[in-house]
Amino acid sequence: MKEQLQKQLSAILAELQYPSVDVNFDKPKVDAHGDLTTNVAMVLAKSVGKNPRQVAQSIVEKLSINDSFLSSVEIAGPGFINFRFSNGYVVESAKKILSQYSSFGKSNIANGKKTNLEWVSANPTGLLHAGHGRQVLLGQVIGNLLEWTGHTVTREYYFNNAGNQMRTLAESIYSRYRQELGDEYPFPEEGYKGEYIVDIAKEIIALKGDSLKEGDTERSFFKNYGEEWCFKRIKETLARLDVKHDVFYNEDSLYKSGKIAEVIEELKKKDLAYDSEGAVWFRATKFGADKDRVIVKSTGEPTYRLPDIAYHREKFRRGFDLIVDIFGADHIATIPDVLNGVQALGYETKDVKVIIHQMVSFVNGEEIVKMSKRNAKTYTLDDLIDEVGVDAVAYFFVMRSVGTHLEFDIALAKEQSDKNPVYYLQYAHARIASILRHAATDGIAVNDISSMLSNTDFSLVKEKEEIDLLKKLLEFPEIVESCASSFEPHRLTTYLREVAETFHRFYHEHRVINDDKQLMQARLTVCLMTKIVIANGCKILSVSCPEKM
RNA sequence: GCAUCCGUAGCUCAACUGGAUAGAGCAUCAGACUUCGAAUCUGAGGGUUGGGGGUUCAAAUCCCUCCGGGUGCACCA
Repeated sequence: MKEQLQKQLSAILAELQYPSVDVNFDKPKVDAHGDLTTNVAMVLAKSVGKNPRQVAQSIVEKLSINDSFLSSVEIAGPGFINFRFSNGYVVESAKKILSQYSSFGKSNIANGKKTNLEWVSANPTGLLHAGHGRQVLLGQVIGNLLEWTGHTVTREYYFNNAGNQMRTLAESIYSRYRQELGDEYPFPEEGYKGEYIVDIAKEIIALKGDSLKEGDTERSFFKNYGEEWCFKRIKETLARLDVKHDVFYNEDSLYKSGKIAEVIEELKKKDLAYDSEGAVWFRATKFGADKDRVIVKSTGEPTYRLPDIAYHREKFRRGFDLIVDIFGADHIATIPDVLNGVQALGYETKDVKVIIHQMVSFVNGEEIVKMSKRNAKTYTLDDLIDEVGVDAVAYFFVMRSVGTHLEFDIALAKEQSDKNPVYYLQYAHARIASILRHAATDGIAVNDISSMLSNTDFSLVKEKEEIDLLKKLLEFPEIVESCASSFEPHRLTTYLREVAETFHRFYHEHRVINDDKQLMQARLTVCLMTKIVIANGCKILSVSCPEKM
C-alpha cells in the first residue's frame, strides 16, 4: 500500500518536473489527519518557488485514487497530504492476522544476518542483584526482536574466571571459612561482603571440615567452588526469566589460544602500541582519546581492555555480521577503548552496536529502596522475582527507553489492579479468552482458523471502534521492525498498552456475544485478531498472557 | 575539571528520530454495570518541553551557552 503510493507520487513529481526527493510517509498522531501523511509538498516548496499548499494541490490533482484502498485524500495544515484508508481495505488486510497467526509480526528483513548478542556477562563472583534485571530483560527482548526480524542470533555470555576478581572471591570465602571455624582471621580489604560468601564457606565446611585450613595456598579449591556456586545461581536466576545463552565465552580461552599475545604483537607492528615505564600502552590518542591507555600492566598482567579488544576481534573472525553489546552506564568508559581497538585491528565499528542503558532505582511506593553494596544484605534479582513475579519483572524492566533512568516501583509491580500496566495488558487477553470460551459454547469454532476465515462475513466489521482496533493491530509488524532496528523495546510495551486500550473501548461499545450469529462471528474474529497480537507481543516481551486471571 | 546520558503535567514516563492542537498512565474531580470479565469505559482540570540564543517553511527533537541531576574518568572489571 505504502509502496504503491510512493511509486505513484514519485512518478507525479517527475511528471511535474519537480526535483526528485524521497517521499516519506508518517502516521499522523491525530485521527483527524488520516492514516498516512506525507510532507513532500513542504520539502519541495522552497526549491520549486511556490507555497507548499499549491505544490500539494498540483500533486493531488494528478493523483488517481483507487477507492477500494483510499476513502479520502486531503491537503491540510501547512501543506501535508493526508490519506485515509477505506474500511474495506483495512478489514481485508486484517485477515492476514488470522492466517499468519503466531507468526504475525515476523519478518525476514535482516535476511538471516549472523548476529552476536552479548549481555549480562557478570563474572561469577556473586549473585545477580535486582539492578541487573534491566540488562537481563533488555537483552532478552532485544534478542527476541532480532529473531522476529530475521536475524540469526547467537546469545552470548562473556566471563572471566581468572583475574583479580576471582582471587578476591577466593580470599573472601577462605576468610569466612576460617571465621566459621572459629578462627580470628582478617577479611580482605576489598572482599565481597555479601551473606552468600558465608553460605559458601559453610558448605565447604560441611564438605571438607577444616582440612583446607592449610595446604591450599593458591586457594584454588575456594576459587573453583565459589565460581561454580555463583554460576549455578546466576544461571538459575536467568532460567526463571526464560533467558538462555547459547555460548558462555571464557576470557581465559583468549590467553590459552594466544589471541591476546597476537593482538599486542599486531598493534605494535602497526605502531599503535608501545612500551613505556614497564607497561604496554595503546595509542588511544590516535583515535581521539585524551590520553593513551595501558593494556599490559608493569606486572605483566593485561588490563581489561586488551582481552575485550581481542574478544571483539574474535567475534568478527567467527563470522558475525552484526555485533551487539549491552552495557550499563557504569561501563561506559570501556566502550571507546574497545571500539578503537577494533578499528585499530582493521574492522568496521559500524558493525558493532553498543547499547548503553541507564541505571535503575527502586522504590516501594513512597519509600526509596537502598541497595548499597557495603551492606551485607543485597537485594538480589531473585528476591525481586519472588516479590513481584516474573511477568512484572519482565515488563517493568523494558517499559522505559534505555536512555533514561528507570524507576522501578515494587509496590506497583506487585499490585493486582488497574494501576499496574502488566495486569491491564493481561486482563485484555484474559477477557478475550473468556469471550471466546463463551462463543465455543455457542458452537462457533473459534479454534479453527480456516473455517473462521471462510465462514465469516467480514463486511459486518464496520463500526468505528472495530476499524480503529484493526488499524492498530495492523501496525504490529512495523512496531516490531522499528523496535528491532532502533534497539528500543520500550515502544512495544507502549504499543501493547494502546492495543489493550483500543480493544477495551471496542468491547465497551459493541456486544460480541449476540443473537445475530453472523454479526457475532464477525466480531469474534476481531477479538481473535486482538488476542493474537497481544499474545505475539507478550511472547517477545517474555511476559505470559493467561487465559484466565 | 573532562566524557557521557538526562531535564517534558503534581508523580512516573511517551512523542514513530525535524512535522500539524506536545500525549499516556497514576493521582484529583464528575459520570457509566439487570447483559459477553467494572482488573473496564466516558468526560474534566492540569504545560513558557530547565533558562537564553541560533539553524528553517516547521524544533521537545539539531547547534551554541548557562543552570540542575545521574554515571564514568586506575597499571580495577
